[in-house]
Amino acid sequence: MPTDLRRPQRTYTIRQLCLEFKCTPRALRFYEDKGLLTPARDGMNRVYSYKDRARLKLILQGKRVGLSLAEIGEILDLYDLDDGGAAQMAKSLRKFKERIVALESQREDIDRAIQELRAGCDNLERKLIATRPDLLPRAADYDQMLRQRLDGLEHVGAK
Amino acid sequence: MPTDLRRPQRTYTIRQLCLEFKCTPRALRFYEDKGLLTPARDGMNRVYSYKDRARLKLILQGKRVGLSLAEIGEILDLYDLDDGGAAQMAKSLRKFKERIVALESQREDIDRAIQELRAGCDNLERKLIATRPDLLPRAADYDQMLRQRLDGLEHVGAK
DNA sequence: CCTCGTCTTGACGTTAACGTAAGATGCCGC
DNA sequence: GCGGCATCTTACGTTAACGTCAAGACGAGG
Repeated sequence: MPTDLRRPQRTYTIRQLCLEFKCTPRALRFYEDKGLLTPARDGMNRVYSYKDRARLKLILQGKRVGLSLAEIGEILDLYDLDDGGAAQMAKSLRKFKERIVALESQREDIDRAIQELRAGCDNLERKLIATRPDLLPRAADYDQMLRQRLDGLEHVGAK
Repeated sequence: MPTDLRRPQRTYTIRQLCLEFKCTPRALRFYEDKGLLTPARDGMNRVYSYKDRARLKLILQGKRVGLSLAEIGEILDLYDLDDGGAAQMAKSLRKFKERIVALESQREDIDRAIQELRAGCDNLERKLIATRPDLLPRAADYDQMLRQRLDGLEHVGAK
């Protein structure tokens, strides 16, 4: 049986966690500065426990859904108070719902902006067709644009 | 006939434009610093022409759809080259379409985040129902939240 | 002993779009 | 001549989440 890298007794160096979660040492130290992580020490060196790893995971999840580090910190703090987890869960629930409301509002803003832009595009296209149809972007150019955009991202899967 | 505040010969003080478009003098000076506006002067004082007003309008429209001042500047510069407006329109069109693509991608991110959050909420609610149903937010609390949120926004229509 | 690689702690830099004084000028009416 | 108001320039402050050095400590290997 191979060593289970995630068994609860395991510890991690800063680099190991960074590799696993694709972040930088600087980021982890930053989270520590902000009180979101408090790894043990071996001499000078940070030693992350399985619990630290779990907290980091939550931090990154929170970031993905757009929570600020401050908000994530509030939630995490409640894990430590820990009245069995209930208060923490209740607060997380509130935070989550607030975030959903905020995100939905953001989405409306975006939809409005897209509509404005579409209207602007229609206008411009009409005018260009009338005066300089040669300047209109063609489908081929658009494909090119998309390809370039994709090349810019994710060189991971490109080997 | 009342004076038409928008007739092309009119000029504007900084404050007049700020009142009309609900922005601050600091913002207009900032745009000027960035080369987006170049009002005339009467002694020390800025004098905005009808054209300046039109540019400002475009700047604010651009901001609403999430363009950066730098991008807005690129578009505005082309108004000055002015090969009849065609090149400018073509570039604006490109910028607009790029922005639409970016916004649509952003919206997908938001939708994903909302899904994650909804899943998290479901989880938390299930657990709370099982252990501490008294901590569950009730509909009344949610209404309260919404009302507070709305009070915070838009005191405009409230007279 | 020297070098390599990984780790550490500072501490300043970055980005965007202004906000916020501080201190000076200038015009208006009284 | 003076208070009051609008305007001006200059320049540092703000926010978030790190990035980017710099300089030093430590063990392993040759």
